[in-house]
Amino acid sequence: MQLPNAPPVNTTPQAPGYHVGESDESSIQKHLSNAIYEHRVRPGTKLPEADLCRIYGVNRGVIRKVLDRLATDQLIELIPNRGAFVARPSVELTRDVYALRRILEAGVVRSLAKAPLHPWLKDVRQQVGEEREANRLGDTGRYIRLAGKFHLDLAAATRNSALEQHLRRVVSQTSLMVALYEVPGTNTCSVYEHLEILQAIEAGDYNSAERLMEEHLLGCERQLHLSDEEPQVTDLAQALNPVSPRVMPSRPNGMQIAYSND
Amino acid sequence: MQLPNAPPVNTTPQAPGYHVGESDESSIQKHLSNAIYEHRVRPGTKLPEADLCRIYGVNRGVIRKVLDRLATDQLIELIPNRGAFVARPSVELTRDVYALRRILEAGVVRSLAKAPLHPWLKDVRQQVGEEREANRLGDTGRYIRLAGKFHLDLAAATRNSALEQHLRRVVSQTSLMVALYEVPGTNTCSVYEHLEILQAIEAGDYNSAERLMEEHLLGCERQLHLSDEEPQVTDLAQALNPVSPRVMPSRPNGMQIAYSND
DNA sequence: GAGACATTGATTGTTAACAATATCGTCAAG
DNA sequence: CTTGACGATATTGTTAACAATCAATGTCTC
Repeated sequence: MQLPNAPPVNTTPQAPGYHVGESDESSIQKHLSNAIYEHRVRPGTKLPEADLCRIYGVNRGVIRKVLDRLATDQLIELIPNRGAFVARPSVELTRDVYALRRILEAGVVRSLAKAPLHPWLKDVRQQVGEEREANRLGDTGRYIRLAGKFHLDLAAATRNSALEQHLRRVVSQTSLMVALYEVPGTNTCSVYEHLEILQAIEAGDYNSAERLMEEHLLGCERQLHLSDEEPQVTDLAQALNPVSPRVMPSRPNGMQIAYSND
Repeated sequence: MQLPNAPPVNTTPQAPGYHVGESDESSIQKHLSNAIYEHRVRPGTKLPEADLCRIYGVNRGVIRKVLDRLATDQLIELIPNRGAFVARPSVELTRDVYALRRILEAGVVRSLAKAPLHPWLKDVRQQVGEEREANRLGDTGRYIRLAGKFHLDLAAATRNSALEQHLRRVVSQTSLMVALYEVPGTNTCSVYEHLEILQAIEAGDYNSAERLMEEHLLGCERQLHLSDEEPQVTDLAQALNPVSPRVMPSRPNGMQIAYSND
């Protein structure tokens, strides 16, 4: 570890301190998973067992189990004798997962066509409003959370727990891919498109809703920089490179990355 | 454990002995997963850690990790301080998973419409032949394996690893559901329907293929006994019940079940 | 000064002992 | 004869110590 006093992961929103309350293995998993989901830990970041033990106040066995589960979800990569790193999914996998997500979410819309439909609509509509608000205010974490929640709420509305569960995994994975491949200026998930989809559903026009959903997800994928080259860009490499005057929104303290710290 | 000399699980096809070769955690997971998939261990069967340790010649840590992974796939249920049991998915979950599977496999067919298509067709066609043969000979294990492999081969042909991986989990789960809810006389996956689907794909008629696939899966689900009542039937309960003269094909040595051994 | 090599420290992987809990059998009371 | 409590045994859950591996530093030679 390079900075002995500061923990290399700042998974807790504001406090850099240790000992997050409520620490059984499933809550730790959610917490870590959310940290990756909301881009608070970047792809490639190492997650040392000892640090996680201190942060969550548990022993290594618990952390080990959590890391193993996150690895099966492909949110982290477990390299033997080296440790756990936030995953850096390949361009190919990214395309595959987006294609899978289109399949699943088109299925969600079709399922909604058969479902009773009404009671959840109001809440979703309100959340789309909050989402737009968070986007306007530049509250990135909240925006990412709400944007994803829109898709998961639709899945939940199908009342198909298996569908919901699989989509949850896929959505988490795509969020990681956004963190890795987004070009910084753009907004990943247009709030307006969410509104369009919702309106089509409310109007009972599920064919349009399905088409809008697929186009929406295609649009999200197209906003990424998936041009086969340079999947290896790291924080430090960019920081040391005087070229590429990209806007770098909200990178509080540069986290160490797995490779190229020389 | 009820029978001290015989291990309560016979996951090895013929030998009741211990120490299956090649025992790292992923191969153990596959082996156990296959045993469930091929209905060699029935829903509700307890899987004691100590027995698995003896069978695979590893220590409890390894087995524990494998069991945890199987539990996240919902192939087994992990009850605190009680142990691991082959899962007994509810009727509701069964319906959900079949619905999810229709969504995924319809997506597979649509993906194939965009793919290059040719080289794998021959192998699949041959396997459908083997499948029919296994079915004719009554080789249940082989038949189940090949019937599932048809669906997974189509998924593999899409070259979308994420889609393939998610479908693999869903197919495993449905096989467990078949074990739990099948009415013994019927054949779960009609070989003829597989042939029809394949022919439609070969003809380039993907719309028909998609429809045939959905109908095929609907048919599979309809063959199950999902009538809300009596999801709790156990081997012993049936054995002690003088009513219900169902044909019970191939139950070599009655495995102990989780509940009701009194 | 550059590169190869060995040593040191830190981190991950494995194992076994210990603790907690549930199950089963026994026995006594109703 | 049934019901409930108690104790013994077996099984799961947890922890800490030990082993193995890797990264980093320093030294030596060319």
